[in-house]
Amino acid sequence: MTAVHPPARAAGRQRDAARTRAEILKVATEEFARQGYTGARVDEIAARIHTTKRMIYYYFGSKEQLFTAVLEHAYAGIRQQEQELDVEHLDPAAAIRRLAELTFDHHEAHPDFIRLVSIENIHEAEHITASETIGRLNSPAIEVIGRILDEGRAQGVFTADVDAIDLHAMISSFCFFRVANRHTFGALFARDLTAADRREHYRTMLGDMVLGYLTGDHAR
Amino acid sequence: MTAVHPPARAAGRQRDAARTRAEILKVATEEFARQGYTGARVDEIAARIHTTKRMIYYYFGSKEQLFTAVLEHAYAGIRQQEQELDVEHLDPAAAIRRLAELTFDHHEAHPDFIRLVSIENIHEAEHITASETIGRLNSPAIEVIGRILDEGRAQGVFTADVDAIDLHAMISSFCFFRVANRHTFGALFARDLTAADRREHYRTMLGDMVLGYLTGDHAR
DNA sequence: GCTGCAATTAACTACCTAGTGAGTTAACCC
DNA sequence: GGGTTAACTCACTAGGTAGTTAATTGCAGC
Repeated sequence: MTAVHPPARAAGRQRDAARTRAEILKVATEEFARQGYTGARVDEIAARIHTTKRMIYYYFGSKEQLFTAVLEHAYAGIRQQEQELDVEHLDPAAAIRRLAELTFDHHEAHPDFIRLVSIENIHEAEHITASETIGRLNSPAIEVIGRILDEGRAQGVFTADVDAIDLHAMISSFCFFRVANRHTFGALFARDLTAADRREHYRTMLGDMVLGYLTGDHAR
Repeated sequence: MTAVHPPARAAGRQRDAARTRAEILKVATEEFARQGYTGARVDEIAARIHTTKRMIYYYFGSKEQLFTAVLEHAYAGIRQQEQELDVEHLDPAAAIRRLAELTFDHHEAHPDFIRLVSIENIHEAEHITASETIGRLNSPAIEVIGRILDEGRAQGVFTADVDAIDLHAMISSFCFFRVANRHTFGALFARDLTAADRREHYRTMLGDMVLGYLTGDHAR
């Protein structure tokens, strides 16, 4: 019990640039996701990790640059997950269903990411447009979808005339809406789109919808 | 040119409670939609219609109550449009397609409504949950969809096992995403989901998707 | 053990922002 | 034409808010 022991949370945190930066980014992600860009408070982010506001400006420069860094980090996460896609050994229909389910699972597991994207759209994507790292790499998922579509059409099982980007939009819209709009939808229609006991229902519904579209009779 | 004429914009606006209230609501809708709840400024709303901030508090009580009033007004608009639905004279497939297209058209025509709903979801629907007028009436669209689904199943053309609320979610998700997420989607995939020359493409895609799902082979 | 610098702290500024107190004026009624 | 009151104006407050200035401290390399 001597003064030699570094107290658990002594006056002054230990110096660790990487950790401080990472903590700021993590808490900023939560704050921006919960409160929106304008609603998030730089002071509050600093307080939550027991550092000072000055450190945020030291590492990120401004509130706006911090938000951009948060977005870049969030998008890097989904890109990495997409890179691990391994569905092309399946037949086209099963591959598309599996791929749609991966988007479904990702969106469900990352509600903060969904919120950040919603917020960024309110701001008309000005931050990711300005970002150098986000726009550069295209989504690996698009390439995969494109190859599956080609294969499905070659086999004659897919009849719809879509490209990979539009099909990706279709899949995303269902997965995104279910998470992003669950609050207003629940309030208006008394149905919880993210209830655990309805999860499989919606996951199946998504696959049926996409395959129903791809294999449907388009002369209706 | 005598003093008898009321000057167009004299010192002091002419007294008209209904007009002042309506103007506040209209401009508040725009400001909240563009800037978000926290980002919108009460002073700015007042300045844009040449009244004072004090009047906003006189008529609406607080910033939060003003936002709630804005949401109530916006939802009243879509409810009214839904009440004019007249698709039940069509055969079930055509009726569903038409109904989906009406949602498509409404969302496209009212981007501010979409933004407000996105913002309200960031705030976890706290305002519409507290509102007495919004939750009360259920959407007329749900009733209509329910009847069309029954008829389609009776005729044997619809094979999917969905209820009206889930089908409404499916339709809304596509229409909502296309408008709400157009900025980030455009930035990431270089595709403008709301480009005028692709409008018909997406409108058709929506109908094909919903009917593909409803009439599809669900044993895949 | 000393030095140079990255990392951290604390105190501060200038402006913004929701909300209010209290008085003023135009319209309407009789 | 005088009284009543809803509609409106103006000046103000108290606390927040992003961003800054400048001093200090711990650590790595010597």
